[in-house]
Amino acid sequence: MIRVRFAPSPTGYLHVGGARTALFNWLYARRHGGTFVLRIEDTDAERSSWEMVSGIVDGLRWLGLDWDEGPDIGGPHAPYFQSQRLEKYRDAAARLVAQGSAYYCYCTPELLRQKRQAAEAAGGGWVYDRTCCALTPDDIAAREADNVPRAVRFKVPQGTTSFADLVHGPIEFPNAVIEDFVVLRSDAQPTYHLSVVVDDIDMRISHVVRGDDHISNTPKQVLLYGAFGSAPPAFAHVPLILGIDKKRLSKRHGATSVMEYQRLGYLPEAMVNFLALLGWSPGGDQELFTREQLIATFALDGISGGNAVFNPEKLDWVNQQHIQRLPTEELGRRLEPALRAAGLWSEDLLSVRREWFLAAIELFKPRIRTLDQFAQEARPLFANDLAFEADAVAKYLRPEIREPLAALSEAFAALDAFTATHLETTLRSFAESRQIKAAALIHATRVAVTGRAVSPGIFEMLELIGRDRAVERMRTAVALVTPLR
RNA sequence: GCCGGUAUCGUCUAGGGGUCAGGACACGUGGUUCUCAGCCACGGGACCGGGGUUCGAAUCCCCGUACCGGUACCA
Repeated sequence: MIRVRFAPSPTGYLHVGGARTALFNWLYARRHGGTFVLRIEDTDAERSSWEMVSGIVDGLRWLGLDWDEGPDIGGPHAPYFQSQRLEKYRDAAARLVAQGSAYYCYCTPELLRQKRQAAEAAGGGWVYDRTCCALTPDDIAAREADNVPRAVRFKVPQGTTSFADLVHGPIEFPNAVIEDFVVLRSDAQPTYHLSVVVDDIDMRISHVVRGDDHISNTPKQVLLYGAFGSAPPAFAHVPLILGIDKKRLSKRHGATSVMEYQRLGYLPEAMVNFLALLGWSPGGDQELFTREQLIATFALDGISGGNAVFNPEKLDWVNQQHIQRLPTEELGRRLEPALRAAGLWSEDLLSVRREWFLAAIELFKPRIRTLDQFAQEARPLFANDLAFEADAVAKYLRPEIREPLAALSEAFAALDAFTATHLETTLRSFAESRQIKAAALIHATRVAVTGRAVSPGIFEMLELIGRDRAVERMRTAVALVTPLR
């Protein structure tokens, strides 16, 4: 039975690295009919609440990564907040001490810091010197009598510790470089190593899929599994996501929260597709995947060993591809938030103006990379507050075009059928009769009705803008053009 | 410093003892065209370095280098 988990700390938001880790876990579980557990690692926090993890939960939900056990839905191993499981960790630490696998340490953090600094100044590394491991029963009794705060340290045995990583292969650490790490702090709070192992054992986790940065923690945890008499799970350490400068992805690289990508107009299925391919490959040449295809194809051994640079341009492309594959009607539904944000939404787009709305979407569908781009680029269709681009006006609304544009607007006004094909024949024959280039008229018309130098086909645009608005815009533009003296 | 990981076009990657080293994004050129996108065609662009094994190494081994991660009473 495959059981995996995603175990974030409640930092308030889900960053892309965490999202990908969650995705790999989720894909693995779904691929094999396993169980995906969400567990909140909040041992640091005084108190935990659903609010504190809402950023993470929102991100997971947006991406469509649903969990089978977790804080909100419960499960056989509840609770799923570590802050509500403290007794388990304290019991476990006590068991470790009782069986001789761990010992109390009365050293003050300040003393440890000094020793570490001194060792570093001498040019070497430092591991805990086992001062308290050598304490006699009398020493201990004296400290206890004085109520000296005590932490619990794991007693690392001699030898080597190894594990088979599903991504990297066998990895081995000499125990000499692993210090007697603290498992329970002097305030009785567990450290990460203890809580994660206790929970993973308790929750019957079969595969730990997590970031590469945990590789060097793993031997400590393997040792803990041994002390608890449990077989360790399988480990798969996935490489990190880097920024363009090959540094760990951070805010200065741009958006790092997945919810930011939602606001920016990315499709969750595109994000999932892109993230899946960042550090994982199905082996072939296929780049575009639906969620179902990813589930059917995913395997841990396709995860590459090296870190991957996050490439926003490729994300844009993937998003564009998913947008194009969306049925127009569905795309319309997805567009609502972006149009609302731009102040362009109205309910009748789904009722009386539905056909018009769908036609507008189809016109822009191949050329938008994000949902937000639709709101920006299709704005002249939805709103009449044209913002004229100075360059476009200077280039295309020249004095010599004033009179022809005026005449064309009247020809348009007189048209029976205001459709793209009629508009095109009208404009072209008009241009021919006047012996001016159709392109010049087209460009002038574009600027007149959109305010911009760039748009989809002008005749389709005109049809969607409609006769009244189009003619009015053209007349307004004519009035703006300096007359030919 | 020590420990660990990684190394194929700018980026994501496929492949792997004999290949024209493949694909995608990005980039360049041309075509379609009313602009921009899109689409189509074409193009430039990579096996970190040095040794070894071998008839033959980008592939296997060793060493180096670079980068990343860890080195906490953080997770």
